[in-house]
Amino acid sequence: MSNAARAASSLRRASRRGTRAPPQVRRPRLQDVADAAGVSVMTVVRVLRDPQKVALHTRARVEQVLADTGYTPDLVARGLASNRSSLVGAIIPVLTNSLAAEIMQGLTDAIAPAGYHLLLGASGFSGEEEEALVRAFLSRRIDALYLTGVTHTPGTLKMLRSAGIPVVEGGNLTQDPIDMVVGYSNVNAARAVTRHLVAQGHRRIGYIGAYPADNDRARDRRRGYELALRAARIEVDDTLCVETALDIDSGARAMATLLERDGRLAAVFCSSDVLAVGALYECQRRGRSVPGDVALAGFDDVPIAAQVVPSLTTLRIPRYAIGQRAGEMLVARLAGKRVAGRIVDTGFELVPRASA
Amino acid sequence: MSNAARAASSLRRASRRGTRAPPQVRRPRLQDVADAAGVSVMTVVRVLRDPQKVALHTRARVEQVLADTGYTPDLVARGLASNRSSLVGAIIPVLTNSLAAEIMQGLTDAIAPAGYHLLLGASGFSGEEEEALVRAFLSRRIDALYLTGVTHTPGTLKMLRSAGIPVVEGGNLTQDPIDMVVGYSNVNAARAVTRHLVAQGHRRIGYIGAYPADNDRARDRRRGYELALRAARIEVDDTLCVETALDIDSGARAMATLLERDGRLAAVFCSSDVLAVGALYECQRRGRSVPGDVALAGFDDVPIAAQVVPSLTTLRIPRYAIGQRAGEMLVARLAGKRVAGRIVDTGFELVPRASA
DNA sequence: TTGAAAGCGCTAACAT
DNA sequence: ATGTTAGCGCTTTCAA
Repeated sequence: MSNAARAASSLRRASRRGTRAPPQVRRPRLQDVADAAGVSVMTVVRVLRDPQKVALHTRARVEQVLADTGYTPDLVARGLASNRSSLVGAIIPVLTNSLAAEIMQGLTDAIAPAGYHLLLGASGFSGEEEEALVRAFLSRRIDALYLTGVTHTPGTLKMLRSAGIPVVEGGNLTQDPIDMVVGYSNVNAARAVTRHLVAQGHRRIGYIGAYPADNDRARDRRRGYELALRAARIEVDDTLCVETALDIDSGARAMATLLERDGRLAAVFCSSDVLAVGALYECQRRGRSVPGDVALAGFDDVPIAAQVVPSLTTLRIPRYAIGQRAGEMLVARLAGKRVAGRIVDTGFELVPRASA
Repeated sequence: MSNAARAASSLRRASRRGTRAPPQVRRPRLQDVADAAGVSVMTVVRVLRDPQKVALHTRARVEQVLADTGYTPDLVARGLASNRSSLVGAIIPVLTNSLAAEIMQGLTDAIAPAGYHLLLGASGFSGEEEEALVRAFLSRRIDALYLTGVTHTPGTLKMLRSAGIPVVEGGNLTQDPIDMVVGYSNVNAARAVTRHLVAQGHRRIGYIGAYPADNDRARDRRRGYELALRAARIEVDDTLCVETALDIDSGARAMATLLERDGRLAAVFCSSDVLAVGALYECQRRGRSVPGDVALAGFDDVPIAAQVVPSLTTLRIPRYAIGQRAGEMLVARLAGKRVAGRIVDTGFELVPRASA
């Protein structure tokens, strides 16, 4: 194709597009820059990638044109040609959850310097929705993926195994990750909190937690609670356990339920600070002193936990760091580096405060 | 190219890729499906797009192959060919902020059913970073963009004007949006809260707010506060105003500063509930009763605001709805529909509670 | 009802 | 030091 012919066809294309909303000019592409500088496309590419391989005068000319036209690469075309999208996918249950939000902030902060962008999907605690998102993200040729939790549908597992991209599962621990995992043992963490309540002499210890469906973190926390009770030879009483939605009001309602069900309730472990704060306020509204009448412990150590009165006994997990570490591992693998340790246990820390 | 030759070259490619990590098989593409079904690529495309245009027997055969191979379209290739990425970009300051997180949840919920995915970037309250993200997102050929706030760098404005894609600015209001805007008047909202404090007879009214740099919402809220004071013939006293980071501890520290600076402080308007809750607890720690000694009002109506004791007087804004509405407008425009009203005022609602 | 051919803008291997 | 060529997997005309 001659330059003239190309120019003509470009014009035609431009004017066709111009029929849409604002009369825009076509973005310059490599060929445009090359034509204007009187060199080949490859020379422009070299100026962009390793400039010292190009003769100084040529290079100056090309750089001038580059600046004049304000050329920016078309990442879609690059993706198709190079088979790399520089896109990292991440799938979380919901964004309106400080744990997920902080992990995502850590993740994006870790991948951005390496030129990766974040493609974010919310599964709404549905394994099927997660699978659909994985399929769609794979269709976009994501270079790597962050998944919440360690339990996934068979379809998800199959797709990811054959996709051959680095995957980090986050927020929990497993001996058998799809690829890599960054998190902490929710079982052990919940057990540590419950043990703390037991150690204070409580026997009738209730549980308020998130719905366990498609949520292995919630399930494991409940298991940790039960294990701690059994270890202390306390029978697990299902009437002392309430599973509910993950917001303050639900925590308050759950506490109300427990207080009405059992007058001798001595302590409650909430599998999330959000629930614990709701429970705390419900106690106060009912004139039940915390920890005098009921001891209360949460999970997550959100900022408010240290501020409420009484301050909340809880469990601290490195939220931001989980996302950051996950991002670093993905980037390292994409850079061809070997990542030592596919299983990263970030640990947790019991934070005893006034409420228990 | 003959089918045989193509098959051979496919194999070569597959084995070349196979040298990487897990021995993966190449994803089937349209050509593979077409070959296996003994039809042309176009026929497969027709089966996918409007099946009734294909003869029943042909169609059945193709559908069988489609199911067997588990074909999924390559969205990168589609993007390049069709000049549409089905990607919606969104740029927010930080994800760890319930306002931003809820808006993003609403946005993704609104665009997902239409087949759009969310490309998310965090600017960290930096106009320059926002500009860099806009440039990068445009390089990815996003179909539409959500931007936080209504103040942007000249570079950002220029790029977006010539890009010709639908843009929604969110979380504030302006008469002159880049394209569309969904939000509420931060000036009027802050004025309403401050007026409420004035109406209760307070004169020495302090202000605790977020840093105003590259944050027009924070700036406007402060302006609303000042306008309300002036309207009541109260002089604005800079020593009664503290600007700080957006977290509970900072709110507490800011309150401490104000209490130490001025013994006669009667009320404080906090430009965010996060700050207000911190301030409230600081008052309690210092034995200053709220609202007895100091009246306190916040902004946002986060869930905790209704739970703290005393419950927090605040201002309710439709967080989720802003994102949802923004998403709907973008999708409508992308579907070629005319959106009536480029400026959507979602309004706000003063929520008087016990703290003021 | 079905198919062929020409791109989309870039990268990568191979010339010169 | 610079250029040529052949794709990447899809969409979009235009033909048959």
